[in-house]
Amino acid sequence: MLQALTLEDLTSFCIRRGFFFPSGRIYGGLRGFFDYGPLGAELRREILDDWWYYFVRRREDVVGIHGCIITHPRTWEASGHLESFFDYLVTCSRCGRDFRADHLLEDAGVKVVELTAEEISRLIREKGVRCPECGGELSEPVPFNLMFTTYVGPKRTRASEAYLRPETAQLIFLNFKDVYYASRLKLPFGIAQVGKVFRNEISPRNFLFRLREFEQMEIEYFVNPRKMDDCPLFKDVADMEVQLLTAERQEKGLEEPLRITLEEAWEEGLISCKWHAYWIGESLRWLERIGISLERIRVREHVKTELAHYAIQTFDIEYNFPFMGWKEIEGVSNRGDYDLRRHQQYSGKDLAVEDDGEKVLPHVIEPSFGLERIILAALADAYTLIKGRPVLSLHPRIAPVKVAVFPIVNKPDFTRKAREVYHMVKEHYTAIYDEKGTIGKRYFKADEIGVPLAITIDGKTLEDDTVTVRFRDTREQIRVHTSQLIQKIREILENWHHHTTRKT
RNA sequence: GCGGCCGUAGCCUAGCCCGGUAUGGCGCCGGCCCCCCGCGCCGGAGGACCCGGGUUCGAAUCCCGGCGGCCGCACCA
Repeated sequence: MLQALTLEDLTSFCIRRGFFFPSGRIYGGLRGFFDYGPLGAELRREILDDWWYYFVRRREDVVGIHGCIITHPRTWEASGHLESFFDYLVTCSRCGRDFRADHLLEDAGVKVVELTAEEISRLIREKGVRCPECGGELSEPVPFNLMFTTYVGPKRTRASEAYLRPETAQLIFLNFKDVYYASRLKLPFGIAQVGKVFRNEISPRNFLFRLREFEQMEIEYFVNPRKMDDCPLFKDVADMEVQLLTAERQEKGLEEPLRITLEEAWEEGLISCKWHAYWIGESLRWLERIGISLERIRVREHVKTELAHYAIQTFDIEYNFPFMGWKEIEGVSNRGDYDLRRHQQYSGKDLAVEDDGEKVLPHVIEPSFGLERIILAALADAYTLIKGRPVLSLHPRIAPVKVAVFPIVNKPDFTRKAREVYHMVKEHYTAIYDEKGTIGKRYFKADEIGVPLAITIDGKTLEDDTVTVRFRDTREQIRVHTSQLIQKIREILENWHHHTTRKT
């Protein structure tokens, strides 16, 4: 492990090798926005594709949708985002700190429910609320909203205001009834979606960790509220041992998670229902599948104060980053029937569905992955030093480049053959070709960007048409005849655990 | 958003605090070596120093503003 790996090192590495670039960099960059470079774009696709395969295509009970980014404004009234996203900020005139006006008023014993700026201003004066840090005087409240506003149509009027979605989930709820009829699925079933979301964060930071534009991969899994513990799939994950940090332990000041199987956790009532436990398990299995070490993953329950307005119970799936400790990369929430109930209320449409002869408004379990955070965790997890040099030990399933092809020397006989092999491989796998510098340097450069296999054309190739195949993590080599090369690569990549030094 | 530190070629870095047109490394380009694991040999191209303004005969170097980065505070539905 590279202990010295800092976020700055990783950021610089990602820019240097073309995973990510600060967006609008030639103009100085835009805070909270990053563009994917060539390697990042490939990495993103691999992760996205595998997620979609694992959670949608492979399953019989989940279908996908792809919703709009600009959404009907009423959506966010119903979801509660306008309310709870629209807050007032007051600034201390002495020390300059910002505070949420509603928090200060609540501390002062005021019951805060949808106040206007004038009311907040009046209450602050009446109650004599001052800066909790230094006692300084507070500014007039300034509204801020975490949603990006835009205007639909030619006029910028209040009526034409719309928002860029701050979460993909709502599009699933809006389409719930249509999907239900069109797909002819019965409860329990899930709707998955991948897409961009936008949050006008006050202070984006930490490279990919807090962005203003990012991508979510989400499932809303709908269950009959009376059958939340009726989960026939539970056996798939029951024996998985997880590191579980409950709200209760946190409230006692304990940082050490329990090591417990999901079945035990459910039996002890630590998880809201069996379906909730199941989706925690499935999530972890997928993270492991793309190569993230479960040793560095824990499942932390939200304590009451951090629970979202819609949630019955939420678990953060956290990764232990070497440079910033435990941070959320995914959330698995029990949203109850909050969203469907609210949309039913605001739209006047009946969103209940049939199950066993009764009409029910389903409850929802929501696994919600932040793509960029998954990528950050995958990169941090894969970044290792092997014999003193950086190697990105990405699982071949997500590695942006699968194969590198080199001529042993930069001579026409070798380069001609090497390019021939390169083009043959490229038909099947993402591949790069390199003839510059020494063979050692080329191996190391390929290792650095996580290429699992390197193929070299040498003197022997010209005699018998065999090439060497070198393994990234062990540096071992085998010889393969070019006629069997593609098949051999497939075999190796599909059984990668035999060829890696990684414990996972 | 506030405070501290910072912003030099694709990347890292010296110089900046004692103002006078910029140091080194990596990478890159060309050539030599049938070179299997990053220090091989020869040659070469890249920067007016984040942007804008000011002070000055003259600024990367001082001052102001903006943008961006890191750390801390706040925020993180």
